[in-house]
Amino acid sequence: MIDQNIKIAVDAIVFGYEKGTLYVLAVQQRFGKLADRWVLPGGFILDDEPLITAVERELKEEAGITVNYLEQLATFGDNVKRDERFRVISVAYFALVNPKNFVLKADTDAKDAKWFPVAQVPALGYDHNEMVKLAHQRLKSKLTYQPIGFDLLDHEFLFSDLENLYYSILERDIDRRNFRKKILSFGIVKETNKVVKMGASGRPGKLFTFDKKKYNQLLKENFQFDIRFA
Amino acid sequence: MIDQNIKIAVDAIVFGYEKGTLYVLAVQQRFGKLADRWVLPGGFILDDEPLITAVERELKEEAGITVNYLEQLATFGDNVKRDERFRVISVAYFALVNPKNFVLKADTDAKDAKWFPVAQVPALGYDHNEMVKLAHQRLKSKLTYQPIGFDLLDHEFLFSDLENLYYSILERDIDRRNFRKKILSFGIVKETNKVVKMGASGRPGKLFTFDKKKYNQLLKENFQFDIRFA
DNA sequence: TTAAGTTTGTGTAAAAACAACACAAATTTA
DNA sequence: TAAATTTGTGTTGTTTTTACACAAACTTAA
Repeated sequence: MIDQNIKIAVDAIVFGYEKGTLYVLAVQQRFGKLADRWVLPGGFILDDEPLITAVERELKEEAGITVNYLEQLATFGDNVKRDERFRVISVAYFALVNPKNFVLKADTDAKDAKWFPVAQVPALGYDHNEMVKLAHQRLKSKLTYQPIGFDLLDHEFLFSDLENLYYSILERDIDRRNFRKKILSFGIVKETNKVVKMGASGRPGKLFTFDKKKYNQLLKENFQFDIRFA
Repeated sequence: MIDQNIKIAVDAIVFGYEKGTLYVLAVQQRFGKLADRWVLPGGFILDDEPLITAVERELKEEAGITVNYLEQLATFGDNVKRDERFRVISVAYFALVNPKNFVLKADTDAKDAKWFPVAQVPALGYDHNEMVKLAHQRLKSKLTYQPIGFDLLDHEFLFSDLENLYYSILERDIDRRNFRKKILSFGIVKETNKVVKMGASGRPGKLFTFDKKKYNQLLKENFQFDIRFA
């Protein structure tokens, strides 16, 4: 008979983007040994609950959000001393959301929920900084071979928004003309006929949308999204 | 207090390659409800044992092998009915080995251990066919952006071995000249001065080795291994 | 009202990478 | 000694990538 004294948790690394800054969601713990410490949203799973459902539930409970994109990242569990009573193994999920869509509200277990710029994430509890690091790398690499940037933007966006997103997350210079040409060549970004005056001055720009249907269609024909520049 | 009735296991998808065929390692269960069924090597982890150590231990115990490459693949756990007494969540690992280096020997828990050609893997227990499928995809994609093919070959190999490996695993035609040019251009494959007569007839070929030290060095300088062809 | 500032929108040319392609050299086998 | 097999090697046309600058549409300040 197997005698394990281990519990399973899930944690989510939720990224949000706004005006050139990438944010990570953290919640402040209300109870337990780490009360007041900031940690990633997450918690123990229920016996009959799929892992991803547990993540969605925790995000709803602890921060009041529903994400745009969610995928499994990796499982962490060698950090044996997370809890004194038992070992905790946590399955980390990678998520994207447009922060504008929600007002964060800490519910059940969390005292507070807050966006931290990735560059200024405080020392989190457990091995959560490690998770953030891995998720950040995943975001950067995924941005180049999957059109996930759109999940961080408004439904309708200016080309410069997309460009700035790549620019700021990848921390690389981008040639505006080449970038635009490349993205448009894929045919998965459609121009609306709405024109909007950006923040303040400057020429108004057209709004664009990501055509997910077209993208899924292209995928079947072996299309490979790929953005790499010098 | 958390009351979970879940156990954690690890499973390994071990690939081996020989003469144009890709194999997966499976073991035949000796005990339990699934006695005689073929499954992936794996088992429950110990309370104080890191996940990867558990995988290495199980591979040693159930098949008598030590792999060349090992990385976490994904965690499976929504298949709630794996065992009647409790839910099992399994962390799957992806591994590569050169089958020539070992004689498989089933030890403790396994009745037998055997290589199955990926194209002819039988119906395995649990959700293990799903794991094999995911691992197979991972292998194919990883082959194009990481020099892991070498972990499936002998230390010294003919250029045609490498070429056939790519050819057979990716199931695509390869232009020998372009392939060779590309691989050599990276500078991570070194020519030895040994010449060897291949199987039977034909001109003898030079042996090559993968220069891991050089590769690690290049990685620091932002080198990106990348093999893609029409 | 006009000049300065800001942001969007657009094309071309040079360089690099990729794709397509064939035959001679060294060996074994018939 | 002729046929079969496998290794080894270069060139050319095509495609992709990179580098690069200025006019148009608007706002703001003088």
